[in-house]
Amino acid sequence: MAEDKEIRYDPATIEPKWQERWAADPTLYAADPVTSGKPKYYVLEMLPYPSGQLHIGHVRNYSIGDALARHMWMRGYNVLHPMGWDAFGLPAENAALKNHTPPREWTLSNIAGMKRQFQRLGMGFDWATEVTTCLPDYYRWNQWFFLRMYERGLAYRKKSKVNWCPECATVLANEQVIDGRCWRHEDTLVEQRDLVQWFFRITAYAQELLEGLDKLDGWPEKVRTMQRNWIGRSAGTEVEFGVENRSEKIRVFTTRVDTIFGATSVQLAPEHSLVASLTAENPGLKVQVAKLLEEQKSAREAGDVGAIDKHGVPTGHFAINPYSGELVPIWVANYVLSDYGTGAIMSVPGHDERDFEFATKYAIPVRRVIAPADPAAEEPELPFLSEDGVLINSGEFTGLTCEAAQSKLQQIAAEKGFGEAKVTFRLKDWGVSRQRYWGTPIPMIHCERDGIVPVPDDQLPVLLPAQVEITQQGGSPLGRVPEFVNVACPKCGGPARRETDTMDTFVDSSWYFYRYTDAKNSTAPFDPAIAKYWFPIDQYIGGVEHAILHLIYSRFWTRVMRDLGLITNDEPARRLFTQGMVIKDGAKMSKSKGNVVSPDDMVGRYGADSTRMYALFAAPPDRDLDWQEDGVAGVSRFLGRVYRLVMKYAPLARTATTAAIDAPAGLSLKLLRKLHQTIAKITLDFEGRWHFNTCVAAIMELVNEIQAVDAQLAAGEVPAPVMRELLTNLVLMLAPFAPYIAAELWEELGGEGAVLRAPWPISNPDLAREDEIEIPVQINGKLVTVVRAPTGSAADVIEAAALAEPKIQSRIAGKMLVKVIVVPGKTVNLVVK
RNA sequence: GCGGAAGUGGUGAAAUGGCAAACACACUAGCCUUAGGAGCUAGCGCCGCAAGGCUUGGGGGUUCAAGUCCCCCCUUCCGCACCA
Repeated sequence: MAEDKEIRYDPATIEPKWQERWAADPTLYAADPVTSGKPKYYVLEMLPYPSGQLHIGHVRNYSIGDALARHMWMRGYNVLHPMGWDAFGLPAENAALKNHTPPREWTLSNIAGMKRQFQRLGMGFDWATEVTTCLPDYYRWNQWFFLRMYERGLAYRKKSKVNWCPECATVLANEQVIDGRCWRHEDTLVEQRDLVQWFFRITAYAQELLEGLDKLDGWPEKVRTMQRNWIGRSAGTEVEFGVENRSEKIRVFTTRVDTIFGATSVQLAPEHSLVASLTAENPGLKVQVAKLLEEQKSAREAGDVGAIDKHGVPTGHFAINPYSGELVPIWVANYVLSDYGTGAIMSVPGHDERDFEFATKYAIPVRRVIAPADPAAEEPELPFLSEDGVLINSGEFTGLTCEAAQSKLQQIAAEKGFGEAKVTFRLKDWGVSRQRYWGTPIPMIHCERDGIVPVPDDQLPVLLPAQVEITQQGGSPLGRVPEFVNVACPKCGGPARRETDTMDTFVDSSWYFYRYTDAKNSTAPFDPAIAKYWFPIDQYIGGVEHAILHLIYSRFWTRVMRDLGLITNDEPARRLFTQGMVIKDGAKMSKSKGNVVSPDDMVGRYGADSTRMYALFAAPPDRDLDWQEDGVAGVSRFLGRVYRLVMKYAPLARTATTAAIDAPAGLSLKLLRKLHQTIAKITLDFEGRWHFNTCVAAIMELVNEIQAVDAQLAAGEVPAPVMRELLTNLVLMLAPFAPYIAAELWEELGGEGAVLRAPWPISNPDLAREDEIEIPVQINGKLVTVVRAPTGSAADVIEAAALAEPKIQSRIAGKMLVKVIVVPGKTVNLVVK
């Protein structure tokens, strides 16, 4: 190809040129109005935190979403593909401490830089709908929602034990505590503090959030399972035990009320409200209980509550079994959790593993009250855990099955008023107060006279004060700004104080995707009619690390908005895709390991197209991807081949009219066949399988096949219309993956308008069909040879061809042909003996 | 312990019950030369000169046919975990 030498693929020239042209056309990536007759498609990637730099994982995430968005545009959909910034949060305050830059400036300048990176990568976002969560025109609606939730009792204040990260100097939600440590500081143990905090009543939606998961069949099973576990529904019974010689009662929660005749003790959590009074007259006991509490706390901090050594102390008091009247000792035990169920359990050592272990240790009686359903079965060893059994030693309930006993016992408890059927959730209300500066101010006022008074709607937004000294001392930074704190009570006009806590940043990301649909609305969070058109999101794409936090909060928020009458959908996203991580040398990238790949560096050396396309080519999108720079270079070389090929034959292709090609044959047919097979494959993949790595491979195969016959092409063996068909479709298929080179070559081929809005090619099945195929021939399931037969040949024709093969003949000679299996188009298998 | 995913060449991987290793990377040999982060040709799972044989973590099974479906086991990763 000596004559090709002057044609060189130079992304450093092509890409900035197109970037400039695209920037000059704000309508290019804009969605049509809701009145457009086109079907809608809302594709969304999770918005980034503006840390200052896009990392390579972002490049992968957004390359997937952008390829899909571009494909859907080409398919003629009305596509919404927006982008924004999850811009509140602690790092801005840390940067402020370190560099004395105000959080707002730091954040906005990071956003500007990352936006440039997005644009350099050629991501097709509609920047006209950009959402920046730290700006008042966004966060005022957080406040507005807060007020609506307050009105409905969904936002409330309570004093509670909260998770406190000393490093963040703030409260963490349960979801932000991982193994007893802060989600942002893996070396920092989370402390428990008593604080009055604002909560969102997510538990009011626990059942609905759980049930909704069954219908989310477009979500990965893994995410649904994680959410199910997190919500942790458990159906059982609450039963009240009396306390001997006292008026107090102890409520226990159990899933196995059928075993209650086997309860030989009642165990209280060290923090149970009754513990203080039961130990009041016994100082020695108090000390022991304190020790149990300490053990529980340190186990929690070590992140290994499950491995705690079971300890307990008897209180000397007795509980009264409400069914049998039996007196059983009341203990305090370190393995009973105060924040699950009622903080008290009945201990049934005969039929519960933990209770058995505990009872064995302290010589508490073990009693068998359940026998296997099958009377012939051997007497099982204790603890016998199966629920497939019948009650024994259980008074009037003896003989009932476990299941029947549970409902009977529940019924009696309800009738007599000492218990009821009860569903318990592991999910807790969402603590949203943060003692930080860089977040949405909670729109509440504390008045000496009127108590808690919501900020009236017409006084929103409650603006974050600009000048705040950020320090590491505890307490809310806003508390140190008198102009902010001191305010007149909206009710009485008297002196009052503003709430100085700000909202958890997960509030911001719980509803941002609705704002995209109507981002400039200054009188409402969004127009319900527009949201109704776009929602639910058709495809949401992000990392699996958000499986619990963001994805459960936003499902909750969607239901709250639905109940406020703002939207009609129950779920925010129909389909969710969680892409794999990008790793390097088999390990997660981190600065300390020095294996961080910089997107800027990649784009600088190989161009955006090569970087993006490699991110899609190196692995299927749902799997972890080990970044190998040689691979990027390889993709870059491939794009160079495409570039030279198209540039070389574009002049010929341009001479063709758009008239249809009639009856192609020979080489033309061969190439067109490959083309149409490739179109079919890629189109199918976009419809759900999403193996973009094999899509890129298919394009490579097509290019390889065309290139292999370069000499014949150069000799003019393939006419201009065929060349035109080949090259334009090649460029169209490349467009979702490598938008710059596609735009450049589209123009070179004389394509009309933007390649992004050119129609996606349609595979012609007649052209794609091979007229002769190879069929493997097996003997007893082992491959022996391959025969060629015309496509669609009948089974007997294929069988005859197979039997005619000399290789087959010689192998079956003298043997008995038991059976011949012919799967037309697939295989022939001869079973011989 | 419970739940989920995965295990295929030197590497990333492909194969939706029907020819295992497509497409790339790396490597080897050669060509070209305006010496380029270039291009072209050929080779590249393992054993074997070859003919041929063997090969998808291990074991069993279903099937005419299994990387793919079923059962058991091993390993790795992820999530949850005294949740009563």
